[in-house]
Amino acid sequence: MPELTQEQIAKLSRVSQATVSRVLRGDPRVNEELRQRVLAVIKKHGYVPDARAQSLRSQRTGTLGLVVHRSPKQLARDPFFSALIAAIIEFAGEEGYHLCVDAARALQSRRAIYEDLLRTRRVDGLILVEPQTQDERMPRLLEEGFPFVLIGRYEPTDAVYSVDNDNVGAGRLATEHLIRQGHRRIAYIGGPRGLFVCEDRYQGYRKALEEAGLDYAPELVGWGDFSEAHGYRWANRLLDLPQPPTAVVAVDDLVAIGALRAAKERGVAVPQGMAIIGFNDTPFCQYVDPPLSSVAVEIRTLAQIATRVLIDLIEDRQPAQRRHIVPCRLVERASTGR
Amino acid sequence: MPELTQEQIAKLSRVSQATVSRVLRGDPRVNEELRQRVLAVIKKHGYVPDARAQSLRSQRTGTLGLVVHRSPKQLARDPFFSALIAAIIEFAGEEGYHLCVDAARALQSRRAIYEDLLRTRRVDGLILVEPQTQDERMPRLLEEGFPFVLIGRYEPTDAVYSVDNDNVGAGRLATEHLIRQGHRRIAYIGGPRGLFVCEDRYQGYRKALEEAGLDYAPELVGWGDFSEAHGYRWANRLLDLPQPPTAVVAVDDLVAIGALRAAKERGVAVPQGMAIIGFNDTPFCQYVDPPLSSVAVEIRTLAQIATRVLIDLIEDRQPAQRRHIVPCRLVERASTGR
DNA sequence: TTGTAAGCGTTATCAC
DNA sequence: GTGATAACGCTTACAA
Repeated sequence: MPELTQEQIAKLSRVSQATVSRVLRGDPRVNEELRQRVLAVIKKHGYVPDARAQSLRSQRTGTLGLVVHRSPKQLARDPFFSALIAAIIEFAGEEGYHLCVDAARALQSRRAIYEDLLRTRRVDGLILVEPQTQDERMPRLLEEGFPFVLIGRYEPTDAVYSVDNDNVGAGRLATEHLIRQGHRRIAYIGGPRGLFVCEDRYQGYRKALEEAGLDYAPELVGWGDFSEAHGYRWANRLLDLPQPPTAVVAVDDLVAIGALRAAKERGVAVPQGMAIIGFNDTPFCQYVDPPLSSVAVEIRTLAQIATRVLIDLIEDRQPAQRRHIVPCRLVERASTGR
Repeated sequence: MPELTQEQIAKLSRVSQATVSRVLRGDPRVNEELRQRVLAVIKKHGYVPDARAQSLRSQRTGTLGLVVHRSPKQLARDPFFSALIAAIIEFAGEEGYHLCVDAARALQSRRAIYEDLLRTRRVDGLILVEPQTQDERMPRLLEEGFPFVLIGRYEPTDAVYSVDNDNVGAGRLATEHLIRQGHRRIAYIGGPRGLFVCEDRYQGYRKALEEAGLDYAPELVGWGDFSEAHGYRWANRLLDLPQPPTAVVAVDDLVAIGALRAAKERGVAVPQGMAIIGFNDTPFCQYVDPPLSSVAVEIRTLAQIATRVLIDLIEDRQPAQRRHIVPCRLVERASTGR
């Protein structure tokens, strides 16, 4: 390996090592002739500065950390994850930053990861994804003044810099769409009770009903998890009602797909017998039959804002606001068509 | 921020800074009393060593680099990608390594990324995914003796350390499965001609036919890309033949899904009228109707081997072999059921 | 056993 | 303008 240092380049160029550094950093007060000489040698030998030495000296690593709060197994099948990483790499790259990714595997290792990345100065700042509501890292990170941004929500919302989807708006968007299509009896199949996403989308659902002057029917609302099986079970339950809903808002595409399967199995046509809409616009939506309408989350925008805010924080520019909300977008497909 | 250094810990413990370092590195020849004193201070102040300084000194960053040869947009929707990253994080983490991910966005930036990660010493080694057949980075990396591992193939195969799926075996597995089900006229819808994956799976298809004593029918083989549309078009073409195939091997799940759609649209029942099998066992397979049989690629195993070989290389242990082949696994679902 | 000191490869502050 | 020189925080001979 070519263990080249500025020292060696300096010798070969017959200047001091300091001059080599100046040339590299683009210092204007360097004689043009020397500069050319140095640049030639650098090019000839393919010298590249050592990032470790640079970061030790400059106190900047040029690397962002992304910590995802899930087990590798959960990550493996999550389309959200790859989209997020891809977008962060893209935006961070534009600003000259690299990305270091870690997963908070087990609960006990969470602390370790945070230490390993931030306090060891391996990264300049952190993007945390979907932290727990009561995450013990928050107070510490805040206290130590480390640059970090949340994707998700943390209470109180103005305590930290965060970016989040407009989940209330998303729930409303889905429900209003169904109402516009003429539905009057609309069910909501939620995920785990207490989770922000689920509760917020539920709030949006309630609001849309209310604003349209529709009655809220508690028997049309179910909670559970994010699985296809959960959607399947609940859809069956809803279809067993004396007065079943004509449309379903499912908190997640997978849940919606479960509902879709239940309807098809029972010979209920979608959307004629029952319309179904999901959330996240995962790639699945296009390939199920009928294609599934969904409220898309703008992952790229989420990533873009998170990255920008974090880099602003790192580079001591005061970001404009602490909390950013990214609106969602309705993707109409056949499952809610007329 | 607590700008603690070993120097400060040393002062507080009333020992030399070198002793603090020894305690941290677990040097046995340190007086037990001193060790305890130092450890107490470290704990009390929550000192964590600076990784930048460590790596400058030790010439090790404790970070692996992953370079994926695709644009962020392609990555975003690719389920292979998140599974790969998740698995690498997991295995690298077990060995105390972090992961830095980069995408070779544009062609011209490939060189830059390689420089940015390896030659700047930001990472200790590189995992390259699906490099081009004639990737100009290979010779340079080899020449400079940097530790790196390929996921994919590069000719000659023993020039570099690499891990790959058994694509020939995969093609054979899919075809043999269909033959066992009684099919005699089996089509192959491939991707881009010349791509290793496609050619290899095609070889496996040919071999399986041959070994079963079945005739090879050129009109049953189509090439194109990895899109659903390509599968759709080719399936229609196949079904238009005077003697259409009774089964299709599609080089990718998405292509298979396209074929599935074509069959359904034409009222050809799957699998009764035409059986279909794809590759990669993407999450889609479970959610299309009927669920799609697929040959699963063992991404976790791929990642595990790549990570282990790379770390062996970095830590100067000679890996056992240069080329690793990971077998694929048949996942039977209804689309090839009887 | 412990401390002193010499780097690791940069950047940045001095004098010249 | 340019060249010494002092950090940056750590590891590791070498001394004591």
